[in-house]
Amino acid sequence: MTDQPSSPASTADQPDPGPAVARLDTIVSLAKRRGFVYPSSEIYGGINAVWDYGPLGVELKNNVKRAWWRSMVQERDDIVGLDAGILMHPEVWVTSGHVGSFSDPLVECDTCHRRYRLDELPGAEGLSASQLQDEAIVEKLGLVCPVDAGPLSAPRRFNLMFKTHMGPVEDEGAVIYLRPETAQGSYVNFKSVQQSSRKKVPFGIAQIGKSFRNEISPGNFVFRMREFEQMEMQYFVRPGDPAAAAFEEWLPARKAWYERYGVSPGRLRFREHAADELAHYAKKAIDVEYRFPFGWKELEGVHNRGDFDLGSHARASGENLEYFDPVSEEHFIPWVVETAAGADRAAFTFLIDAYREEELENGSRVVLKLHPDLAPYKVAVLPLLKKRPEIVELCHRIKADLQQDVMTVYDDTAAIGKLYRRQDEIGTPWCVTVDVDSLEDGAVTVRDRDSMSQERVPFENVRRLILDRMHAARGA
RNA sequence: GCGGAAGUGGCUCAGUUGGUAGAGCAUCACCUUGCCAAGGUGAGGGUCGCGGGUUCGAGUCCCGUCUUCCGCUCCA
Repeated sequence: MTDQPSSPASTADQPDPGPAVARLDTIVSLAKRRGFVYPSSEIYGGINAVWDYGPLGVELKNNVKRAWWRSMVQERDDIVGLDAGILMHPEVWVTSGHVGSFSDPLVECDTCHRRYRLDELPGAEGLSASQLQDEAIVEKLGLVCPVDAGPLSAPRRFNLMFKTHMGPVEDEGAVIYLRPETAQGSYVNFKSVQQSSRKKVPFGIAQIGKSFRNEISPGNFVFRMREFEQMEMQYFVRPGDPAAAAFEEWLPARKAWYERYGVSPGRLRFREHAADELAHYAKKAIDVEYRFPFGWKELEGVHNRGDFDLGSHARASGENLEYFDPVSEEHFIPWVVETAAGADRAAFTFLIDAYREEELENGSRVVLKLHPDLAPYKVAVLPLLKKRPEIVELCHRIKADLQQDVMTVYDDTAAIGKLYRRQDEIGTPWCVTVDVDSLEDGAVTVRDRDSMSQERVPFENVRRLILDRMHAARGA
């Protein structure tokens, strides 16, 4: 697919667009072949829009989440973590607006197959809940397709929330939802978190966790799944201008985070939501977009949610969710600036962006230039020849030492060149090779994935060297 | 959900007008080499997405179903 950017974002005035965009099927093949991502339940024919992470994929994704947590929580004093339940009181979703706007009654044009929210069609504004569910409402009001005046179907409810039952009895009263976003957990716990952590506004609550949406059209590999993992941070600030200022600070910070971990700057851009596409909760929304093989798509959203969330929950629950500012001695409901990222999408992005096919002097190689913090394995320990038991034994000693701190792998099932290529293909930044000389001088070869350069190092210094390199790569 | 295309070993594919499955890569073993893959010998692995039908016989035809990809909606 030769997808061109839909705006001139990556022309001369923009930073390096990076190497050629990898094809999606290439990435999917690599992911399956090397154990990053598999289709879920494949032996039964698969299940739509769910993917499983294999041995390398779970390392990559965990590393992505760890890197996010590091920048959000560990390296900051004003953000704390939270892990709320996937199941929440059903009223949460009524208050949040998800029961209403996530279960839109949709009608479809029989001729052009476009779909519309029934209550947004000309002539159908302000319908009651019962009218919206009326099978015959389209005929009664004489509604037609606004584009080509074609006949419209009866309204169908597309509920984007998964339902299940709380308790052993499956009656209607026991219906609860799988959360479609993690953010609500941070809002309903706002007061508890603020009091127990003794944070003062502005402060944030960070959360990583699974969310579930019955998407109408999932697809593009792990880009849009029905079960996915979010990395969301809710920043609570003074209403009005301070919130707007916080929004302007977070936006470039979030883009910079992807760049810090290696994403090509020229493949990142911002896109502001127009007034008519804003979600029901948002005052302002700007996406960080990435140029995927299938076009520019949202990576992460930064939203100014105003006091919609805390205000709504305060009204609906009767709980006072105001914050008392000890400096100004004012009571107010904080506004929320949210950064909402997808862990799967981020891992996918890092994977795509790291993928290279390089031509070498004699041959070529596939290499994942993953940031060392994200790479599944940090080090591979390899014997130049495995016939000498002392060499294999030294390899295992070095590996055991490295394993104390980082993911390390040993491999001796091929010639050294092939062993290097294998590690290149899964993004291992460093290879440690033990040869005959090592038995004499106690030194081993450390080979760098990106430069393919080598240096001799006393084997007892290897761990220190790797940790120093990782520290340097982090830019700390 | 609707329209279009596809679904053969881990990956990429071939399979001729229906006769009962093959290649390359990958994997494993041994040999060779011994610091940057594809050298040699051999091995494992497929009830051809699943279910049903037509037929003496189906990967090859028909129906259903699931999944994937491309267009219409939504968003991390």
